[in-house]
Amino acid sequence: MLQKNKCCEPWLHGKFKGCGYKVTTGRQAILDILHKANKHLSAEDIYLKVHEIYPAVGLTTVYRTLEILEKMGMIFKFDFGDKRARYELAEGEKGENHHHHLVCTNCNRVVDYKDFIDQEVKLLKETERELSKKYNFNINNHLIQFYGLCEKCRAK
Amino acid sequence: MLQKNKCCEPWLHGKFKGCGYKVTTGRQAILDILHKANKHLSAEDIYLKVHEIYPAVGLTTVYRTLEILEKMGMIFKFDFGDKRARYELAEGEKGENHHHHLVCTNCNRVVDYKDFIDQEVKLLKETERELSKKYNFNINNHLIQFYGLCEKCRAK
DNA sequence: ATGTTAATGGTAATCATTATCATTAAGGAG
DNA sequence: CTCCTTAATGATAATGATTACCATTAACAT
Repeated sequence: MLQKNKCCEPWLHGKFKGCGYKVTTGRQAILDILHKANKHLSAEDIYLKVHEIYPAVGLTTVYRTLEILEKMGMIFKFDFGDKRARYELAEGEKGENHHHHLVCTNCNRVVDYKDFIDQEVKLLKETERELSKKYNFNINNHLIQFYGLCEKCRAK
Repeated sequence: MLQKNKCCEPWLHGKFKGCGYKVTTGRQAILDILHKANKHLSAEDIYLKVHEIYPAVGLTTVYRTLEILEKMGMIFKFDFGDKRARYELAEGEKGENHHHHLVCTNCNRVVDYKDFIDQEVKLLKETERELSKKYNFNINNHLIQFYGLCEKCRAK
């Protein structure tokens, strides 16, 4: 069980409550794992890690929690071409840690890169604004990924 | 059955043969459908359409054909957030018809847009070049998508 | 401390995509 | 044009990530 006091960041309660959700052990643990891992994890990855510390947390809860965290905008969900989805913490308020992905189409290795992010973001912001207007979309996210062959897979 | 003569574009044979593949009825039909539809279709969409004309073509062949067409770079595969993959013809040599997608996260409606494509492509080319160098990737494709709520879904 | 109700976990169901394998047809050789 | 080799095919079963279900538990407002 989680300690009664000092159980989590105080802002968490506010954030969850604001969205009509309760703060539970599993939810805190999952957020904590994503925070510590600081990289994309599959639902199963997360399940296994949570399970080490809180064996009572089931896989179903992991999926459900990831779903609401995504809906709340606290995490992002990615598809890197293998069958399982990957999840990672959204960047903070100031966009620190914002990055995109470079995916190997052969071995599914993924590289996070932050190069050119500023320019990309600038262009995307403009594009976003214009597209919103033209197509009446309320845009709130974007995805950029590059695909290719990584060093090892090129060898063949 | 397909007519023996005038069965398909001559360049097709070359392209397929070059990759070690045979030109079959099903493969031609699938390419033809993607060409005529000129929009993203799911494997099942394609299967149903092919089936109308060539009832002998099975779903398995559709999946297999889509896989090799993607590998050959003739089509692109997309994930718009519902569970099924979508496929569309790659743009031609000169990049005509190059576009990106605007996806509604609520109803999964997809809008193709070509606005800003030139600027995006320019930035992406640069980024691609630098990332290739820095991470030793052989980049040959990219994905850009915007996510948000479409007009109808915003109403709620 | 207690009651209301969302959250949970184990299990079964779903469903797009793949694997299997016996049969068919593409297309090069003659 | 016919034959032969072998890739391609189709029906069906299997796979596997994700979701639905439902009786039980735990958050948290009172």
